[in-house]
Amino acid sequence: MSLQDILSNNIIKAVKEIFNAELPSVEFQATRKEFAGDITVVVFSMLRVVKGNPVTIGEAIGDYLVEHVDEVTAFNVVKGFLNIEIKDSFYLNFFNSIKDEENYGFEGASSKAIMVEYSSPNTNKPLHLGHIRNNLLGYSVAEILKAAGHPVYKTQIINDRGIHICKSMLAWQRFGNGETPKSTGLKGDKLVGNYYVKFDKEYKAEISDLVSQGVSEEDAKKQAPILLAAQQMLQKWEAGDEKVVVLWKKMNGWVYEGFDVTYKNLGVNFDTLYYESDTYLLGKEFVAEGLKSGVFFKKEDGSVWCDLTDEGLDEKIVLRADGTAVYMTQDIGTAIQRVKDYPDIEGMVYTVGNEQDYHFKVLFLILKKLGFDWAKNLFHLSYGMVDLPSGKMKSREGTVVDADDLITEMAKTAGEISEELGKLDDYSETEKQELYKIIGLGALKYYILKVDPKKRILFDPKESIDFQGNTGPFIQYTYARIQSILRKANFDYSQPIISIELDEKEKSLIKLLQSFPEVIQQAAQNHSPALIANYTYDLVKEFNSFYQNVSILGADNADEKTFRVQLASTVANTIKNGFSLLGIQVPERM
RNA sequence: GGUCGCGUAGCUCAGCUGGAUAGAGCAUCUGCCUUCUAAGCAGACGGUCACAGGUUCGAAUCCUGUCGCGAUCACCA
Repeated sequence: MSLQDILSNNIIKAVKEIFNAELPSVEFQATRKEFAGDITVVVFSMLRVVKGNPVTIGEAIGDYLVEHVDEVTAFNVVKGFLNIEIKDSFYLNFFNSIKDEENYGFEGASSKAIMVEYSSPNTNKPLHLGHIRNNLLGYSVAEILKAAGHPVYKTQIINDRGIHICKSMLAWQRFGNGETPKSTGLKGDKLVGNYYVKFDKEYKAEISDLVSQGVSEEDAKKQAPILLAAQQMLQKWEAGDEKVVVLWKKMNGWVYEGFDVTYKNLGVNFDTLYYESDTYLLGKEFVAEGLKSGVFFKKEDGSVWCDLTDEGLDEKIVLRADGTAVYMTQDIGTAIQRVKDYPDIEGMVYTVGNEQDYHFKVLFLILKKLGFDWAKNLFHLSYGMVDLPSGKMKSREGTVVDADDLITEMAKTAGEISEELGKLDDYSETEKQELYKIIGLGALKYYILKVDPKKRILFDPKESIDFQGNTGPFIQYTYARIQSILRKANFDYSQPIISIELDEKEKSLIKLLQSFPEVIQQAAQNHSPALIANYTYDLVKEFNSFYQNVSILGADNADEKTFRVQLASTVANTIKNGFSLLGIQVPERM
């Protein structure tokens, strides 16, 4: 039974015995630093049930607790707050029970399985900063769900078909000389992306040509020959034209090779992949079924719709008049297919930008209407755009922040700072490069994950990401320092220490460690890596303050020394575990 | 215009289901490296929590309205 439960039970008993009143629940909060005590009971909230002066009530309860609860040593009442002091031994016992646990706070797989979708790029251009946010969020939420006890499948849907890739293909045919990633030395996704830009340039030129010939801009956009050619190519692809399909496979293959490099550098991965070219026809049969069961209805022109006006939304098309699938059809089919492929999943998380909030609201509703019971466990992990000072990122205008470039840049900056500090002179060049990458990525990942996903991020490439203060490197640095202490503490510190007096800092460190499992559960429930990031930061702040004020290896007596080393080691392990949930590595030295 | 989201220190952000004097970092200023890594620590400065009402013992937090910013409202994906 947790401490809170014990206290809660006793307080309810106390209120019953003293005031003859039924208390439904007890409200706790951590005691503020300026007051004595470890845990605080809010007496105000009892006033509904118990009549009287909150201070008097608090004191009566406090007396009762000191008398009846072994862990409670003292109390004080300030206004309507009952601050309770807990025995040191309670915290020490707890600490001893977790200090050697490698993965304290992580649940074994015990809960229902969840599929997490993220990344899901188009295959016509390289990944950019927006994808980085998506990837980091998706990966991290998947790890958090795992830690909270869910088996997790990470997946993505690769948008490998459509007009966008045809544009790149067409431009490659027309303006290229058979270039390949090998012949140019370019990453495959970069090469294909370049042709997408070339296409757009040509397209724009044709439009202005047409406009100068007197065609309206709107018409010109539809009539530009190069666009028509691309559309024709798409039709050929859909008809299975061999030449087009071969080219399509080749160029997509280049893109995948390029993406793989980026994913590897970012440190994200997938358990299973879905390709739009395989799934885009899925969903039609379910539309037919929904039509039979009355979930959908057909309009005169033959198009099929779902009426969502009862839910306060409008009507949504699920099948075109010509019988072809729309985006929604495909997503319905893919969701159902996934549950078929992985029958143990009972929920899915879609990591997609907030411009698609409406789409997912509708998708989830439709799946519910179709009667799938897993539909109630679908979650749209919606996140805000990453904006630049110049506004939105636009790949056609070259204002994107390229993912690979950014990763390299971060490592470079980490290297510069590190060289200046000069603590790693004995490291080899490869070791250094490896470390700079860990630090640079740590800075980038933490910078993005520490903010609430819902909020948009303004990213200024000129003001590069910080390495000081509330940052990834700061936390990594604390970890590295603790490792340094552990290297020097070459004595046996495994035996539990039971009888020492805890000072304030030590106690609050233990309290923070105690709350880690709860933080993980909360982060999983809210799908929020930010909670983990902020927790880790709090822990590190607290440790640094402790570290600066006491000597760990130079403690007065052997027990105190052993305990401090144990505490430092446990803090380091928790940092490591917390950061692993964010996909951030932690260095032994820096 | 309808719908959804956001608005907290000069800047970037925390603030859980309402609770004590609203917290960090950056920037500015002051101290601290002959003792375990100064990417650090201690402190100063900085706020009408967009605005106006409401709910109550108590509101940054919940409700309503207003303003500002963004997204979305395609037989595109």
